[in-house]
Amino acid sequence: MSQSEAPRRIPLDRERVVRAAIALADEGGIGSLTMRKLAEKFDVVPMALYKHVANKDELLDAMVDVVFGELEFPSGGGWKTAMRARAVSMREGLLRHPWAVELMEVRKPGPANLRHHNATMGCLREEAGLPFRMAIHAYSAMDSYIYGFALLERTLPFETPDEYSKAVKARAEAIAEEHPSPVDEYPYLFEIVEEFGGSGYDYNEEFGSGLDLILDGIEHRR
Amino acid sequence: MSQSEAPRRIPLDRERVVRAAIALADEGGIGSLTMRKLAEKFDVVPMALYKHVANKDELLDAMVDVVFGELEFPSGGGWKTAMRARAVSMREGLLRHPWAVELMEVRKPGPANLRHHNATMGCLREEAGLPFRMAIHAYSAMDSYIYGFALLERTLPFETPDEYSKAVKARAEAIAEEHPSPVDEYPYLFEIVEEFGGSGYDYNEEFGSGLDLILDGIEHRR
DNA sequence: ACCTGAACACCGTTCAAGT
DNA sequence: ACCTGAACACCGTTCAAGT
Repeated sequence: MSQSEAPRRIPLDRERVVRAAIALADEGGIGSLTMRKLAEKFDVVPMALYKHVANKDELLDAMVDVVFGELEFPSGGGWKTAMRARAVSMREGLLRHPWAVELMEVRKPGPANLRHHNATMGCLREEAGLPFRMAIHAYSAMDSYIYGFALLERTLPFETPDEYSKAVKARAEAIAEEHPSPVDEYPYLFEIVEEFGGSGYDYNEEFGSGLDLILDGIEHRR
Repeated sequence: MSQSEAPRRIPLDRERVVRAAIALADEGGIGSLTMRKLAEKFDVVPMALYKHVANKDELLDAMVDVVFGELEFPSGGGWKTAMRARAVSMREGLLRHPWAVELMEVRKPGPANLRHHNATMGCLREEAGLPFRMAIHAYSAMDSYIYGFALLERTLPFETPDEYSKAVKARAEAIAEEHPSPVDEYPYLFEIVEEFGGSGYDYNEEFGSGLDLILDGIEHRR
């Protein structure tokens, strides 16, 4: 029966703070990540966090580097297979952490970030055997596509083809309410409503389609 | 000598409010756009703005639709030329309004947005003669690329190849300070430093290169 | 019809103080 | 060594009031 029966808190440390911040942003979006709410998660006053991260900016840097650490390096099976796997892993990571899309390449790069970019560039230079300029073009095209796809995908508040089809119809109705004759005004948008309102839309297939377009293009120019 | 010599303010209206908000965001980033600072621009108390926009969210909707209104529709010269011109115009718009990149496809779509998407889809269906599914694939690949490129381009705080080369060297030195032997650890990143530290890096050319990769791929699959 | 003023419930972060 | 409490300079937005 020691005197420490009282609910003792596990002391905070940097890693727990960063992980909790990621969980908060994953759940409620980056807007819901505030130092005050993060402190609440640990039943602690906001200022307690500042012993472990210098400020919110540094916290964001650390969060982004954790996401980079979750991404697969390109490796094995030839450059095309390897780059494809990297792209798929990146999209999945950005889907798990939608708040990260705009931050990945903005924050001060951490070690996982540097390792990832170095490994990817290495794959293009060595495995694919691309000359330097061509490797840069390939890298730029792929990452633009991946980040852009993630950016667009993130805006859509549904994950399955079925949810998609419902949302498309709802949006069409919302437009119809504000416009006198929407089908005549925007015929090609309403074609989309008709086509996808029933069957829905498969994001995985869409991502793969554009990815193969780019990978084939790179191979073709090699 | 009427009694109205006193500095009379032009009364606010919605358009002036939206334009001033865009100017503020263009200059200082979206973070510097606050209702309070916007009100200051008009020498008015913050609450005066709320007669013209319902709230900040609706202001953002309106700002995004102004940007959509600045973008060229695809038109003339065959689908490939038209789609290329649209892409270039979009990148330029997103470069003028970097804060818009993450908002373009998130906010409630306004009339300029609907017109733009309808015209682009129309170009792919009619001028390019693509079947529906292929038009969707083409649209998705192009917009993902354009938004992603704009997202990545925006993170780099310099605009000319020369500024780029200086920034690359500065970043390399920052990394070198924190890592014991960075050239061995990240050889492919340091290849980039060497290659671009001198000559610099041309963003316009890079954008065009990836764009042509995708346009050629679409043509090839048609 | 349009603008004001005070107030409320939030932010990140400082500083000095507690244990 | 780690956490607290009070305070400061900010937010968006409400409500009731002024002209």
